[in-house]
Amino acid sequence: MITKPNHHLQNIPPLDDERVDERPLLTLDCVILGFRAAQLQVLLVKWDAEGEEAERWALPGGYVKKGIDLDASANIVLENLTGVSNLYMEQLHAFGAANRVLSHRAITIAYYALISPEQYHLRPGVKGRDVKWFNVDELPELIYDHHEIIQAGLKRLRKKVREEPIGFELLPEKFTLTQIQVLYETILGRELDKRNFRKKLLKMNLLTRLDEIQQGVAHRAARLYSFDKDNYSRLKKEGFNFDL
Amino acid sequence: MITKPNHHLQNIPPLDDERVDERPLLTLDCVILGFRAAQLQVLLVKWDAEGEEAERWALPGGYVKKGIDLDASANIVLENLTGVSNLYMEQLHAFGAANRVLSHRAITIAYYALISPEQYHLRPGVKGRDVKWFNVDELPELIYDHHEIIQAGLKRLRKKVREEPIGFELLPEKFTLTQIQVLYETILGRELDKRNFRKKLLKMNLLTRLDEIQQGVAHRAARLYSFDKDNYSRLKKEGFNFDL
DNA sequence: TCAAAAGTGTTTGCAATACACCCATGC
DNA sequence: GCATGGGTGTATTGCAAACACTTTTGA
Repeated sequence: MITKPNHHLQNIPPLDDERVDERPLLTLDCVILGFRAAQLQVLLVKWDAEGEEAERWALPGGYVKKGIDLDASANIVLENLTGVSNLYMEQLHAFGAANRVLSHRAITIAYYALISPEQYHLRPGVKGRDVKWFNVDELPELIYDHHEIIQAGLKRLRKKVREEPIGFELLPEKFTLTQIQVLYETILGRELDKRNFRKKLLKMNLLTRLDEIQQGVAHRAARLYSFDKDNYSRLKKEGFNFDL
Repeated sequence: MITKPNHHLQNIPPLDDERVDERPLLTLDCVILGFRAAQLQVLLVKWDAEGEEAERWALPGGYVKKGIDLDASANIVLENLTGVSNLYMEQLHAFGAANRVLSHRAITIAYYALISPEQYHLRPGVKGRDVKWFNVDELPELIYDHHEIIQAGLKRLRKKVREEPIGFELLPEKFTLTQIQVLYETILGRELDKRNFRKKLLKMNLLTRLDEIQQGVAHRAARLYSFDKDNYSRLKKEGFNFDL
C-alpha cells in the first residue's frame, strides 16, 4: 500500500506542489567497457525510434524492476544484453540535468561495467537490433547526454585503475604481462616502463604464474598468468595497497 | 508535452509492463558534515510523522525540483536548511534497495556536503522542527537506510581527503596548523606526525600565512593561515598532486 | 616559574624512476 | 640468420617516516 509521500523537511514542499517534479521518469544506463584489438571500447545499441532518438546510438539501458534492488536491476539489463552475469559492475553517477531529455523530465542512474570481450563472446544484435562495440575515441553520435555519461565512465575507470587492480576484468582469464601492460597504457594514455611495471605487478602477489605459454605467435611465446582473486580478497581485507 | 517513454533496449519491457516499477518515488538526501568541538558531526532533522518514521531522526532531504537540475535541487535543499549556498557538495550515491522504505518503492539520490559550522552559524530548528548536529559515532536511531547513507558519506570523505585538499571546507576561513592537523587526524582516525604534516602541507603552496595570530588562548598563540583557493584551482589545472 | 601548546631539521629506508642487452621462437 | 617480441638487474633519486628539544605566552 502506498502511504503518504514523505516530505521530510520543513522547507520541502509536498509532492503535489507544482514546484516539484512529480515522479520524473527514472531509467538505468550502463557504460559497458571492453578491451578489444588493443583499444578501449564501449558497447552501444542502435535506437530506431523517431524524433530526438531517430537512428542514433545509445547506451544500453532499462528501468528499475519491481521489487528488485537498483543494482540488481542494472545487472539484469547487463545480463540481458551480454548473456553474462557477475561482471564487474558499479554505480557511476545519477544524471539529472533538467534538459537532458527534451521531451520530458528524465533522470538516469548510470552504471559502468567491465567485460572481457575475448572471454565472453557476445551475441550481437539480440532480437534483430544493432549492438556494436565502438572505440571510445571514435564514438558515433549519441542520444541525450550519453556522450557525457561515457566520458564519466572513462574518467572513473582511469581513476579506479590506479587504486585497485580492476584491469584484470578486461582481460581473458589467461594473459601475458605484455597484454596487461598494453591495457594499462591504453587506459592511462601513456607509456610505462616494462621492467618497472613487471616488478611492481609481480610484487603484489596477485598473479598466478601458469605452466603455459602463448600459442601461435611468430616469435618467442610469452608466459601466461592468471589473476588470483582469492589472494586479492584476502589482501584487500588486510588493507593492502594496490596502486600502480 | 510528454511523449512515449523510451524503452531503449530490446530486452527492456515497456513502462506499463508489470515487472517494471512504475515511476518509483525519487527523493534527495544530504549528508551534511561539519567539524565541531574536535568531532566530525552530521546535521540531522527530526521527523515527527507516524508509522515507520515516528519520532526518528533523518537526513535532510527533498524532491527534485521542476525544471531544475538534480545537483541544483540538492543545493536548494541544503540552502533551505542551512541558509548558506555555494557549499562544497557532490553527489554521493543513489540508494535503491527494494526494501529500503517499507511502505512503497523509493529511490534516493544522496549528496554529501561539507560545511564549517564555526563560520556559518546555522539557525537550528527552522520553522519549529528539530535540527541538530550529531557526532558521527554517536548517531541516534534513524529512519530507513539513512545510517547506511551516512556511512557512505563518511567513507567518501575519508577517501577524498587523501586525494584532494577538501578538509579546508570544514574549517573556518582562518585556522591554525594544529587545527587542520586535528581535523585530519579525526577524519583518518589515526595520529599524524606534527613536523611531517606541516612540511607536506606547506610545500603544497595552498596556504596563505596571515599576519595574525590566535586570540585568547592560555599559551603561546599560533599563527593563522587561510586556504588559497585561487592557487588551488591553478595548481589543479596543471595536474598537481595533493595527496596527504 | 610553571603549564601548555607552538614551532622547527636531520637522518634513514624504501619505493619510484631511468636505463640496455641477451634470449627464444617462427619464418 | 633474422625479425619480433620476451625477459631480466642495477644505480640514482626523491619522498615518507621516525624522532626531541627550544620558544612563547598567559596564568
